[in-house]
Amino acid sequence: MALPRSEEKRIALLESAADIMAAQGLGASTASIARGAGVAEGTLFRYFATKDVLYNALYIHLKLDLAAALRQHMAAHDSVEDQVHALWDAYIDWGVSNLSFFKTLNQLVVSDKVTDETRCTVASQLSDIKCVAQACSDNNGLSALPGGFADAVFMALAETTIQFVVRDPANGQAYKSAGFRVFWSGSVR
Amino acid sequence: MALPRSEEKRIALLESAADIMAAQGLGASTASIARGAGVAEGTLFRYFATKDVLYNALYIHLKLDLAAALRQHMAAHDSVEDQVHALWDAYIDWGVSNLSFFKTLNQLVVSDKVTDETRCTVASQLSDIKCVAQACSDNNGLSALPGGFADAVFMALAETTIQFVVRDPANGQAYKSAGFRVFWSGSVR
DNA sequence: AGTCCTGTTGTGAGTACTCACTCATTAATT
DNA sequence: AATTAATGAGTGAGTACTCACAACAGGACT
Repeated sequence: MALPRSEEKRIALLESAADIMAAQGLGASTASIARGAGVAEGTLFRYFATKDVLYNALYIHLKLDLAAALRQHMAAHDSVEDQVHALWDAYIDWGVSNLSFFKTLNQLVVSDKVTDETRCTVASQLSDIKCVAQACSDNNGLSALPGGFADAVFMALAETTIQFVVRDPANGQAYKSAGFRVFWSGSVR
Repeated sequence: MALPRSEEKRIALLESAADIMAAQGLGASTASIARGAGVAEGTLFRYFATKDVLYNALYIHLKLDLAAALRQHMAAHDSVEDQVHALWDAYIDWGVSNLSFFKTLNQLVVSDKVTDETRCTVASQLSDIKCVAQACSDNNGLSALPGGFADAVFMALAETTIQFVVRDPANGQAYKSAGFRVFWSGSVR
């Protein structure tokens, strides 16, 4: 072996993809993604055999980045409410300060380019966070509903909240606590 | 004048566009949309000069269809809560029974293909419905927040609820009322 | 009625362009 | 020198959009 394939370039490509897809949608061209990463278009295809492979790698990269941010703020709390609230704040903060990651991730989540296999792989690596979500679900009125509804409501409210915090940062804290109140006092029975 | 340009074909094109875009995204080809409407590709461009014109016409068509559905269920109610609840149910029902309309509309709403002018035009035709939304906003804890947050929360929750009702119709009613409870008891102070 | 005339709609092969992806060549490292 | 990474013009498929022509519906005149 002569040259090692550089992890740096891989990451530069992923972050360029996130930035450009946030602005132009998932249809952003591979040419512009490569240019944004400062490499030739052919190089992109050395790291990701097809664009679909890139989509899936990007989904994993973004989810793990989010998970790392959440874990930093998952100290033990007295009540379930405090714990979920900490998760909420961490999630909103991540979205606001990594806006293009957040936007692109939201597009990938609803895209059929990301395979079920990829989703499963990621989910299994996030089991510790799912744990907290489960504790929350078990303690509120949504637990009676088939799986995932509480999660989905959490995500939907967070997405909306992040949009408003970004659009009007002066009221950021107000949106953040209002959003959490809707989720919490709305779902606790 | 010889042949009147048929309103039927215009509508067939719009509905075909909604169906195909719901499945394939806004990038669906004009060729497939025309085929779905049973006309030649050139015909599409007689009715809509460019694809962007089609996007805007489709946005208007879908919004007005939704508004018509909502108006049918806007009888006067005793309390603001009942009124908003009726609006909620009507919205969920429309989304569930016009799923491709709903999906495509959600894509158009966040797309930059739809001009601000189009959005304004539609908004002015929906002033009566906005009225109820306003009454709701004035009566709950979100009214203190800068405009649109309560609306956005309503829409986000409705979108999530519709997804779950469609995925698991047996529990449809449960999702529907749980979703409303999150919105209402979460936002009333 | 029948037949031309006129103006409009409907058509689909054709055009210019963009895209994801390839591959012969060059650059870099051991 | 040997081996592999990096490059970017090139390829074929697919895109939105065009245009010369065919199909058609009236009105006017035998």
